Amino acid sequence: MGNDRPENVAGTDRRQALVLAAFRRIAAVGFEGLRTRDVASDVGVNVATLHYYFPTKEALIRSVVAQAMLRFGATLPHGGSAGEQLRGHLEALRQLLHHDLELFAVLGELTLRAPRDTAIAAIFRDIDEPWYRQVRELIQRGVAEGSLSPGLVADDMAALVISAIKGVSLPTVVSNRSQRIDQTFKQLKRSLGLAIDEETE
Amino acid sequence: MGNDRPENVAGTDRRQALVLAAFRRIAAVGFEGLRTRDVASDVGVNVATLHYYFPTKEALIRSVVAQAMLRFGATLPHGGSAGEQLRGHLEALRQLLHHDLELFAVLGELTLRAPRDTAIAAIFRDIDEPWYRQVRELIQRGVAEGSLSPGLVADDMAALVISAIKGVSLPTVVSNRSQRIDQTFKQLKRSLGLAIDEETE
Amino acid sequence: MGNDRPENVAGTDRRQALVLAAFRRIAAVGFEGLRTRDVASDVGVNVATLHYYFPTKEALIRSVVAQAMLRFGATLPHGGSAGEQLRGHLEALRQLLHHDLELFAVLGELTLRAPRDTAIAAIFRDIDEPWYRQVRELIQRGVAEGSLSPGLVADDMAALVISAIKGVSLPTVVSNRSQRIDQTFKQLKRSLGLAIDEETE
Amino acid sequence: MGNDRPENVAGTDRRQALVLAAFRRIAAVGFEGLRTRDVASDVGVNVATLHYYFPTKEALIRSVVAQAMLRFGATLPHGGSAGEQLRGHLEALRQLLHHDLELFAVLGELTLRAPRDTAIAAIFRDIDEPWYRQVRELIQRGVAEGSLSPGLVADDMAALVISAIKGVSLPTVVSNRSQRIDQTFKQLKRSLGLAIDEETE
DNA sequence: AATGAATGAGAGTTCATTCAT
DNA sequence: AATGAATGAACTCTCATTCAT
Repeated sequence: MGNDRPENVAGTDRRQALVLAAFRRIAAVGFEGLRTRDVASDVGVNVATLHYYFPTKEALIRSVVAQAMLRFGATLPHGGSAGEQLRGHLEALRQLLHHDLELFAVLGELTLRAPRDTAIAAIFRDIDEPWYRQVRELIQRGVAEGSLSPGLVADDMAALVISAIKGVSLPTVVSNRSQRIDQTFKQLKRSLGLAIDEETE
Repeated sequence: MGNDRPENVAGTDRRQALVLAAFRRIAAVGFEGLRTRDVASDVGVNVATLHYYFPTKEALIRSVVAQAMLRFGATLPHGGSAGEQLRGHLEALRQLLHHDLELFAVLGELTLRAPRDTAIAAIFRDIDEPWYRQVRELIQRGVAEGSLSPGLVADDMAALVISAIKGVSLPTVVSNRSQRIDQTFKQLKRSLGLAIDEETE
Repeated sequence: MGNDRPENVAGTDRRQALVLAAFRRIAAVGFEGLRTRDVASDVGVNVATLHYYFPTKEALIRSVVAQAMLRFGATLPHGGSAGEQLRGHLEALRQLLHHDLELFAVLGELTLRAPRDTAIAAIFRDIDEPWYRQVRELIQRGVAEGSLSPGLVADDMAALVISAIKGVSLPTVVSNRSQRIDQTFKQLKRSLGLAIDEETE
Repeated sequence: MGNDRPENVAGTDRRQALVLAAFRRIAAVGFEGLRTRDVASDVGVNVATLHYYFPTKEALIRSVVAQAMLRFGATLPHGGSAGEQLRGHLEALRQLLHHDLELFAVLGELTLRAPRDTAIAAIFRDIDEPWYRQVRELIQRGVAEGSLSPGLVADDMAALVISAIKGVSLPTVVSNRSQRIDQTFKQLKRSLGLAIDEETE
């Protein structure tokens, strides 16, 4: 038919669309409520087509995981002084928490699934420990540089920072979620000795 | 007939056994993997027997929720000076985190389910906000009493405390979970100005 | 306990109560919706108690059948001239149709069940054929006696009478069921040559 | 691809086959005994396939109802003088009663179900009243035209005709069902003043 | 590349029936 | 005579997956 419709040109597009749809479904209804048929119909294709791109549901999920990790990894600090890096990292996360609710819903689902899914566990292992180490090192350097409060115990502080970030990222039923996020980050910065600027969403 | 327990004790026991089995299954495999047949066979009864006690799977889950909330509620502070209460609360949670892994696995599942289950959401609403207020008030009083660091911003610090606790309570794949818990609590106490004793599990 | 409550004195009462409850349930929800638990709870006893009186559900149903046939059999003609007997029979049925809706609901259910339930089929065989013969004979005698229209073909007329009675006895969704019953009987009498009096319910 | 039937014909066939199988099952074992697995296996497919075509058992039943009504509706009179129409209608029904036992078994089941199934009740309401009115009008016109007995009370006679037809259409355990059908129709025609020809099945 | 049709395995739930007490 | 507790068998319905086209 002289078909040159863009969505058919690249199978990659369709693949990507399916991953995105699955991502959104998981954010909305969790793994518990994830149905391949729904994902397919969100994209406007048949379930069989979904299985053409992803042999199994698990394969689809793995792609979703990869995507989530990619989005999350972008907030990791790089460049600048230790204090600046830490501030940048926290700020990036705070922004993400305000604007990408779906990402954290998915990350939450993945976190709970990790203990029973070795593939996800492996990914988390690759994220969690480096994240902790990086934060700890930034704190150490920041203290040494004088850009953070003197006397901070880097090990403990890093653990607190990461715990707190994980904690605020959980879905919550209280109405003032945004406020709690800002409070938590404000206090984290205060505890670290970082200047607290007027924060905006 | 020398039995001095009334006949409904058996029924109560079985009910309780089913709730406990469901609790453990949820902790192990999440809501996603919860099967009534498994719960029943864990207790050594037929599925139909489960339905004799709980008309629906949801009814069983509700009982599990109630149980989880009961266990968690027991850690809420009461009695003593503000500083002591806060320390007691944190210590109770720390102990629980070390010893009742299952409870937090279930609470995690419930947290993720809350946005799509109004019944669970209602329960969380009744827990979350009071918890925050209580912690905030304890901090305010503790600062006024002089048992906590002067200059703490109670609102923000309360938000941080709660976020951090939620964060450490999430299941984790890293091997040094115990250590992270202790680090987080140590730092929390330090930030609050509470004395840090030698902590043991 | 010096128990002398009448309902416990005679198991017959309880049996009877169960049969009646089953009867009503069948009238209301058909065999399709008949549940032993409902019948038992209508009478205020445990299902196990029902099974004490009736070993199986089928046994209970058979008792219901017997009861229904008893009620129906009471309308069969006896005594008087042929014309009077026929009129009496029709009038008894007409009255019953107006006042004992439940009976005909149950008879309808039984009629449909008969082809696949030999026990019920046997009972119907014992009712149907004699009924037909009796009506036919009454018509023959009535014509001979001059109390019915001359020239009636007794075989055919008997078949019509019985068909018509069965037909009106079926449950109907039209609002004017009562009217249809009276019309049918009026026409039946007219066709038979019986006087039509002012009929009342 | 040389296939000149569009691809959905297969689907339509299977749908139709399922409806027919359900129709037969209901005729044989009633709603009480209707099992989706049986219907599916009658057609030689998996139960899941049945659910592919009919989301629920009720949806399947509704299709059966529609089919039954279609078959029945085909007997309604149309064309010719009043007397001829009436005779044609009666004759069509008589033939159907002799040859389509299943249809009347299903109609019987539906009749009993109507009081507790609003969807079926609605359909019957649309059939019953028009049927009565049409028969009554034919009788009126027939009397006026002189093709029926003078002096017939159209209201009552119509009620009798319909009752009698419903009555003979019920399943019966007597061996001489065919005979009773013919007798009933013969007498109906006689009462109406229609000529009685030699009737054959 | 895409689909309609089909399926096996299993899910939650129901129900007549049994049994110890 | 009566019951609470328990069960096996069966039911409708769901879902990831397959396959011919």
